Amino acid sequence: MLTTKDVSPTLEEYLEAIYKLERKNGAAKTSELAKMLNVALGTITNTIESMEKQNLIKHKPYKGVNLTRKGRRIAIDVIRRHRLSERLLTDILKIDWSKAHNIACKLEHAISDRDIIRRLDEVLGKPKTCPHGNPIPSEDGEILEEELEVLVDLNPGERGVITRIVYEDPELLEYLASIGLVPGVNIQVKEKAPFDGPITLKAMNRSYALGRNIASFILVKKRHVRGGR
Amino acid sequence: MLTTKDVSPTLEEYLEAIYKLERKNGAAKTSELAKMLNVALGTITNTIESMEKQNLIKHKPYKGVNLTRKGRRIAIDVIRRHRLSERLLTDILKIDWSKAHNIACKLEHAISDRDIIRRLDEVLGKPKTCPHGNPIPSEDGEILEEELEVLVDLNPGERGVITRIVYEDPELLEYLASIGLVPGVNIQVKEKAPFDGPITLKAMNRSYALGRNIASFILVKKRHVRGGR
DNA sequence: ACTTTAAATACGATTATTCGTAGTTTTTAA
DNA sequence: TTAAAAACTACGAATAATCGTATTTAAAGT
Ligand SMILES: [Mn+2]
Ligand SMILES: [Mn+2]
Ligand SMILES: [Mn+2]
Ligand SMILES: [Mn+2]
Repeated sequence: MLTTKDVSPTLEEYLEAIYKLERKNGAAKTSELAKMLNVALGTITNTIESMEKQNLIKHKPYKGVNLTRKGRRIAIDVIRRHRLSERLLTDILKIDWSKAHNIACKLEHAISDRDIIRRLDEVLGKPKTCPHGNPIPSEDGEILEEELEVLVDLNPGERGVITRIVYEDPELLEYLASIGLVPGVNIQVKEKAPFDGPITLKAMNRSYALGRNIASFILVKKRHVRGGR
Repeated sequence: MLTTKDVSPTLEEYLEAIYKLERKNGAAKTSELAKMLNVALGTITNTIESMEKQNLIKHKPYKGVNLTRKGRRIAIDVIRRHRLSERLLTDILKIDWSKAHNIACKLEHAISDRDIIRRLDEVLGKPKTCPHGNPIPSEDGEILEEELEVLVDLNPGERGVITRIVYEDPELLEYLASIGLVPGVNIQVKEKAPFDGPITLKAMNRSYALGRNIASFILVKKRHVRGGR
């Protein structure tokens, strides 16, 4: 067997962050990493250098870093552990979904043992997504990234189902839960105010106005109306 | 509120170990700590020094270390988290009791959040002991250490119930489970061979011969026979 | 009391992770 | 094309945790 072995919790966090930024922007800039990981820029430079030596990433100065095959394999493994941990917290321990993410971020490093992950997966009923709708990679590293639209990009009139919350910030999650905008809910965009103004949408017979910022963290599966193109 | 805050996982492990050695021998010698924590002696000296500065322990050179009130409070908290983690692993995830201890030793540092511990406690049905029979401290730091006898100290003829396995080594636990000597089982000592020879005992209509070493890790609750003194 | 042994400490050194400031390089905007 | 802004790197330094090899000190045995 190969890979997955012996990366410190810190490096696991780095890999996780790089994976996400790479998905979104094609590469992870050091400044973005610094923000996401809450450390000083110099720290990123240092760690990045050591990670490159370990063949976990490839760094092109001023362009950002990308995962190597080895780095990606570990990153996906961490994400699997993270999302299964979140399920454990919400489904079994009944912890609020807004708190689950941060706790899982610590748990994920404690449950590296293959057997536990498998048992966890089974006990939870082999869930496909985390409580926030994000996909759980399979044991052998497959991750199904569905084709989804960012809510903020939908035009007035278009319908969809809320599917993923990609920014798992406690306050945002708490807010969304409080107003009922959670995965599974059908919505229709009514209006987009100009000058980066709010998006108005309808869901569950109610009307909602969301800032574009928030709407950019929500992914929806578009629903094509009967007879629509 | 006081205490419990912000000790590194490493120090939590130290405190846990010191608590156990203190229970057993009145104080924790640096050499015992080195063995128990699997680090070099010099490392212990260093860490001990820093822990004393943080008011977690009191060190009398050549006599050993003892916990301060603050140190004890944290140690007990760690033990609570450890034992609840073990229950989670065995009761919910159906992990073997021989593997639970080592995994819990990592988990315990990841679930420091008060809420989770409380939820865990509730979901598990507020268990009184870990899967190996050792008591789980209460939320406010009470720990009920029952009066028990070490199996190796029982004399031929005496009866008891296996109650705690205090040395939670995977191989020992696997062995005990394989022969069925687990907490709750009634036993009677039949014979103690001289020259530190094995102890013979009867349980579940079978006969067992245990080395004194093993028998010293098993605590039993003595059962007084009808009419016995 | 003297010697041997065991326990503990001192010391020098390494690795991982982090910080902050100062200096470069690239990008952007004029 | 040049100046300003933003992004990045270099460097010096700190802390926690660890090691291994002396050296010192206490305890035990003769
Ligand atoms: Mn994480
Ligand atoms: Mn999630
Ligand atoms: Mn532990
Ligand atoms: Mn236990």
